[in-house]
Amino acid sequence: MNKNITMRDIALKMGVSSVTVSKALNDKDGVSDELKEKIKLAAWEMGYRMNTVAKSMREGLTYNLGVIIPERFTGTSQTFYLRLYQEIAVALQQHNYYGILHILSREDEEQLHLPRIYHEQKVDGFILLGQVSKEYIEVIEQIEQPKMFLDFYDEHAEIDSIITDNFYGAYELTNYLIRQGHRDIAYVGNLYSTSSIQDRFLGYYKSLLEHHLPLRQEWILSDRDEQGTFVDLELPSSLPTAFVCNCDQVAHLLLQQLRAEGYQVPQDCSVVGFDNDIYATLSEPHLTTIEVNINKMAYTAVDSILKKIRDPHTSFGRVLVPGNIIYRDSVKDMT
Amino acid sequence: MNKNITMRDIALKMGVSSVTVSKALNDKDGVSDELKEKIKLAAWEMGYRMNTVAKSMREGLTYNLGVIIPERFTGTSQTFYLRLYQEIAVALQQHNYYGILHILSREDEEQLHLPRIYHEQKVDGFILLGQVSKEYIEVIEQIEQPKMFLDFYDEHAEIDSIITDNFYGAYELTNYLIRQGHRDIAYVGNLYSTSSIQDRFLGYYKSLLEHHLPLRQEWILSDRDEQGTFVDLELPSSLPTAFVCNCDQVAHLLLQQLRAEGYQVPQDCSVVGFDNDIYATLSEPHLTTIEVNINKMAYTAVDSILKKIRDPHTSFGRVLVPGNIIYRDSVKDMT
DNA sequence: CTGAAAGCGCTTACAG
DNA sequence: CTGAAAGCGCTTACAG
Repeated sequence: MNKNITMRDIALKMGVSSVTVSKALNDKDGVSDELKEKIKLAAWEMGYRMNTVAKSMREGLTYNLGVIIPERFTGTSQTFYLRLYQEIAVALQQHNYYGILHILSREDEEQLHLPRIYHEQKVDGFILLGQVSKEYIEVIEQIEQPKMFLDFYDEHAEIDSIITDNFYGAYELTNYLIRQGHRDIAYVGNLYSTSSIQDRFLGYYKSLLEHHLPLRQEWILSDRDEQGTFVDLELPSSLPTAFVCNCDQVAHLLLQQLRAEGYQVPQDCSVVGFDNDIYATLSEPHLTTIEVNINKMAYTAVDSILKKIRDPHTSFGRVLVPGNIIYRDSVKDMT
Repeated sequence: MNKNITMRDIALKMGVSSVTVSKALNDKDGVSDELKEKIKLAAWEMGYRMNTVAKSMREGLTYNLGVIIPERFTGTSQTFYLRLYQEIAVALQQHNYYGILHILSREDEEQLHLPRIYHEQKVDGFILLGQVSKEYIEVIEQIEQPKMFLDFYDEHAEIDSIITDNFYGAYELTNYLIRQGHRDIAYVGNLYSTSSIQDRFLGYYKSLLEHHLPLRQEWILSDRDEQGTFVDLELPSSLPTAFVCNCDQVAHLLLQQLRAEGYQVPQDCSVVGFDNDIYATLSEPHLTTIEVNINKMAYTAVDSILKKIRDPHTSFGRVLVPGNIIYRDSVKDMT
């Protein structure tokens, strides 16, 4: 298994030209089947490995895709984006593409620095995984390569995005609580933090509206600051019978706080989460929540961006990937 | 910001040759400082982006590194390797290198297929993250490019590896239990599953030996089958006062089982874990455990493999990265 | 069915 | 200090 076997080496050995070798190895027309097989066999015997760099240079495609995750979504306990990235990597593999992960540091985001994979033309397109600042979005928009938002969107940016159906998921979940007899339902999440939290809130609100239940300001609890750092929850003086949390992690935090203050879940009040991540089953009781379809999101994102690479004029708009309710033990039936 | 600005375009505009542009942009000698600055400015104004593919082809280096993780270590609850991968990606960024993640499917591992990044010469070297079968290791050994094992080793393979100091960590943790007055200490882990579990066991055993405590077969509890799937633990009829678990996740499982059988931790018996992952603080009580220095492991791995890429004759052997004990609430002081 | 030529965008000797 | 030439390993017209 010598290193640096090229098509030329195979051509020399076989007494043909490297053009013929290229055609044979790529299964193109213009070579007899018999010769093709011979060449393939020789290539295999000689331990030939395609030099993709040369191919890339020739074609002007790197066959790499950049996946950008803001650093702040990659904390020890935040595994969601990494799992999504993993699914993306697997999906890309199947299309002969490769993912290059770029963790966008806080400084680079603040100073509006594009990642080096952009400046070095290492990739054919970008998936931006996780919400960044408006200013950074504007910089991203300037990139003339295919790009796509994943798990968030921005109404001002003309960039395709793929998100989980936050609105409908929270709506369904709140409907479920109401069907279980709940009327006093609070929402936990900072409404000004991310589009996901906002949309989940609006789904919750729609459900209230449809059932003619009032929206009470004191029952909207902020869970984090604008940087995304969790803050202590302030429980309202009069406790609702149920809390719709914007994510499982904060539901888990709420559970601990309720327990600390002497409340039992779901006996004294019910709690639902969102995401169906590790916190959902590590919480006691296990959380009723919305399972996000990570796999579908990843596949959809990869399919879309590859289509855009092939044809830059393709556009998808905002694609919603539905999740589904997982029923567990954190909701009391009040009926 | 036009696309496909090349050095030649800059050269044409500046009335110099592309050789001079290349030298200026790469800060090489042979261009006056004045001209250098002018060229850099022009490049910036024209929105020039280096075509790294061309550079790669010329130099014979891809500036990519393959990180291979066996599929079976990437389950929903297994975030450790993904986090390690993330740290590797960040470390690589700082060296102008990029990581390409390859999830090694079960079928490919079984059928001894090397990843496509190998066959397509997409990378300059490999980090194999997570133990694979002996047979697969043998195939990996055939690769003539720099390669390295991370978080496991194989005594028969002449491949450098970087591992957390499992042996010493478990040894220290067991010593601590003994200092707290424990004498009847069990170990939880399948001794034939991975080198980590085995080495942690041996560290535990060394501590027992040093304190002249007997090793009791019925106090070695298997936690998983050979494929790595967790199995139900069989508690010994006479309960020890402490359990040394090979990882936090199984400690968490054990905690649940003990609670289900009516035992209180740490009042009735103590439990320690290993890894300091998410399970350590989600368990009730929080686990005393060994924190693995993920960051240092990633940096060491990246430094080493890059040195090997520069000089293929470099070799490091087995590098142990020490962890450290995190004291929490799962151990009772019996003294 | 097969191959000579050209070119993708760089960089490294080498010559001036 | 500056540049003409060659070449990295492919593939795409094009000619035979």
